[in-house]
Amino acid sequence: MEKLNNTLLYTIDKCFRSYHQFAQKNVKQAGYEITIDQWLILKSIHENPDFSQNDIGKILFKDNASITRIIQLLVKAGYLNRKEHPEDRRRVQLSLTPKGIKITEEVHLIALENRANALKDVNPEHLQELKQMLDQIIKNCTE
Amino acid sequence: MEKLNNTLLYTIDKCFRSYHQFAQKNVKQAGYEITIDQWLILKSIHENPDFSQNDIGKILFKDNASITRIIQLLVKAGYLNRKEHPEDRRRVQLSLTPKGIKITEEVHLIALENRANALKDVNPEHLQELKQMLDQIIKNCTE
DNA sequence: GGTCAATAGTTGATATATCAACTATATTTT
DNA sequence: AAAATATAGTTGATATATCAACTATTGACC
Repeated sequence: MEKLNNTLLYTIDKCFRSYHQFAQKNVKQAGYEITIDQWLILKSIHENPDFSQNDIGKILFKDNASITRIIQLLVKAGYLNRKEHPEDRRRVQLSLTPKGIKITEEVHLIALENRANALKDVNPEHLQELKQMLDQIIKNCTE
Repeated sequence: MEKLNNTLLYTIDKCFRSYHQFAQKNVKQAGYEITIDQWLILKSIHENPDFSQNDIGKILFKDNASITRIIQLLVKAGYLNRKEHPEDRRRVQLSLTPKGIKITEEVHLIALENRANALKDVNPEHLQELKQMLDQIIKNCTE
């Protein structure tokens, strides 16, 4: 049987895990009490103030149930406001609190450092190719 | 603020999720009652019969606590045997049952198909580069 | 206008991830 | 050999992932 470490899923999996752990550790060490997943949700709302939970789920590739629960924690932590959407009562309208904006932007700086460190000695010309290949794989897996 | 979809973690995250969901769906549709994570553990033991739980955790980049719990399910499902290690009573000795060997090998075939489909239209010459970049990122994040 | 289907989100059950605290055993040190 | 340290694994608490069943609301169709 073919060896584990030859399979692509294995390498992507490991890369994702190591990067995620690395990023989370650095956020924590900088003194922030937030998970990467929570931050990604805040960031997506910050960039797209009209987003529904559904929209967030789509761009982050998360299940709606996960979004619901993470958002509950973000509201509880004082980073996010939830209210009924004025035009569609099925939806909720999300907005960052000042505290939420602050942590989103501050953690973003750490995220930039993380990326720079993670990409050390990676040929920047190849980076675009890397992204294209990953996007092609995403496309193949979701069509 | 820089857009979400420019960040590398985001693309790797999304690629991992889409591939994982795609792979899991295909395993399920083929009629197998096993998760990808469980299969990866079976596969690592199949390839390395002397592995400790610790060893498995290291190559799969999983926490020992996760390994313990997944292995509990694998034993319960009849795929795996656990007994005390003859030379070190702290360790457990793991071995696949015939049923475990069967599913490991059968799901492997699906995994090969999954990979082929995921890599459709990805230049095979670039594939080696992709793996090298991912390995470099792993290295940067774990040193 | 009433019925049916689609959409937005929630909740329950179970699997996995993470960290910290813990037990048991083995190894090292002195 | 006793004490200190290291290693292997477990358990509790909490966060996230996944799927299915569910409620509420909106939109489409007739």
